[in-house]
Parts: sequence; C-alpha cells; structure tokens
Amino acid sequence: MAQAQEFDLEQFLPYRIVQTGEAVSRDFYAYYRREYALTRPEWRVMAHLGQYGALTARDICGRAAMHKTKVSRAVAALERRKWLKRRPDDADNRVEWLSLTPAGEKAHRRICGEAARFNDALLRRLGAKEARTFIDLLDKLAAR
Amino acid sequence: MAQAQEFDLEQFLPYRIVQTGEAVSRDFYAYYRREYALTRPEWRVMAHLGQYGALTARDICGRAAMHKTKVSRAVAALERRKWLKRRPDDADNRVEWLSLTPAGEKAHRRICGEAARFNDALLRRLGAKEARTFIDLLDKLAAR
DNA sequence: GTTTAATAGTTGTAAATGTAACTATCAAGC
DNA sequence: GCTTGATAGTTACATTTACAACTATTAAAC
Repeated sequence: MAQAQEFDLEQFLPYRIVQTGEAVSRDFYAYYRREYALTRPEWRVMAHLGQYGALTARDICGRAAMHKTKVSRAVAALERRKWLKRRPDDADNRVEWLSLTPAGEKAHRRICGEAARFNDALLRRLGAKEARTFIDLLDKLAAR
Repeated sequence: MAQAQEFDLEQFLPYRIVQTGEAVSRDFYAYYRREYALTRPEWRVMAHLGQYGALTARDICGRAAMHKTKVSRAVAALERRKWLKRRPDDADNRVEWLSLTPAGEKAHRRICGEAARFNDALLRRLGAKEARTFIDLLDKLAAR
C-alpha cells in the first residue's frame, strides 16, 4: 500500500531528529519538572546563564534559538522565584543583564549533575568515538 | 564565569538534538503550514497514513510517539477537510481504521515531493556515507 | 450472565505558546 | 534638537497543548 518511490519517513532527517530529540529529552524534562517545577524554557534560560554567566535576554534568544516572548516569560518566572536577577546596562537603558542568584546557581549545579548523568548514559549508548562523530554531524546539519 | 567541571551544554545531547531538530524542520514546517494550512500533528498523521496505509489511531500514537489526544484532534481536523476517512473495525467497535481519501493522498504526494527535496539538501550537507552513519546513530540513541 | 478491569478514542479545562501589537529607549540623518 | 527607523523587552489575545476525566466497548473473572 501507499507510495514507495521517492520518500521514506524513516529516512527523513527532520522527522527522525525531532523524534529522537523528544525521546532522549523526555526523562530529563520529567526530572526537572517533577523536582523543581521548572518549565522547559525556564530550564533553558537557567542553563545558559549558569554556563555563560550574565547575558541579556537577546543573547539568550540568539544562543538558545528561543523566541523573545518565551525568554521574557521564563525570565519573569525565574525572577519571581528569586533564582535570577536583572541589572541595568550602564550605557543602554533598554538592556538588562540577567544572571542567576546564589539560590539559582545552587539549583543549576544540582540539575547539571543530573543532566551529566543522563548525558553519560546516552554517550555510553553510542561509545566515545561515535559520540564525537555524532556531535560533529549535528554541527554540520545545523550550520547555516 | 560559571561552573566548568562536569557539564557543558554544547556537549549535552538532549539539548543538541532537540535544537538541531528544530533548526532542520523549521523550513519544512513553514512550507506545509503556509501552503496547506496543516499543523504539525496533522502532517504527521498524514505522513504515517500515506506511507503505511490504513492504521488505527492507536497505531499512530505508537509509531509517531504522539499523545492520543493530539492524534484524535488531528484526525478530526483531517476528516473535516475530507483528506481522511474512518472505517469501523469488523471485530471491535472501539477501533477505527483510518486512511487518506484520494484528495488526502494527492496532497500527501505533493508534500512528500517537497519533503524529499528538503531531505536531499540535508543529506548533501552530510554526504552519503556520513548520512548513513548519522541515521544509524539516531537508531542507537532511540533504542529503548 | 454480571461485575471488574482494561482499552480505543473524545472532550473539558488550565496552562503554554505564537503572533502581533505595544512601550521605552537609542542612533542616524538632517 | 527633531524626526525617522531600529532595537530591547513586555503584554494581549487567539491557538495549541497537556492532563485528567469522560464515554463506549470489550475481555476476564467468577
């Protein structure tokens, strides 16, 4: 049944990558949602601030490929729970520098520990050398 | 700044895969949304029915890893536009067999043509051999 | 054959999201 | 120094989504 010739879902990279992404991130997502009641955008903002230090909302949009409204709401939520603080920019009043508070950093460290465990499990599935290859290929795919 | 030791976002596979998935599917998603006003779940249901023939909603949930409410609403929308029909199961009245109508198949073929072009562009980015490797590694990652 | 548990699928409701419109600020042109 | 256009970020509203509760039907237990 169905058409065969040119197209096979199982070989269709956008589908396969999205699918695999959902499969490998599901458990980790469930973890930080359950343990910290964090949404995905909130965790992503934390992850970027935790790793790179103070950033503007715009920086996060660029780096994390998140829309600015998503970032805006995630930042507001993290600020409400006092895991994030804003500082004005000296030269430009439109800009706000965002960073984690000590409480935010503490949570970030703990979540990163768990993230590292999840990641190690995945890397073991691939093996060290193939994991390296895989990440290189991801870079190649995403290169604009 | 920030913590260095154990964890690096750029090496964190769940994040990298989801990110790459979004990047490589964005343009194709924009295409079928613009040209056919299809949502992502709707296209996914179509893609499965077009490729595998008649399936139950449950089959689609399993194959496409979609939640049953998402499938249910996508099926209802496709039925409304007469791209999909339902047939009762002979033995079990709870079950419905879903398949594309001729109009649905026609649209499916056209979208698949475009999908194949998108995919070819991605495969060219990787090269034939590495594309093969990449898909194997995706299989390995998703294996439960 | 009647109760109980499981399954296929739908619907209600709250939360999350995308889009566009908005405010505030800045830089450039003149 | 005003006007025009761009930029940082927020808010409003419509659409999607997730989660739980629901209906209908079947299979199992007894």
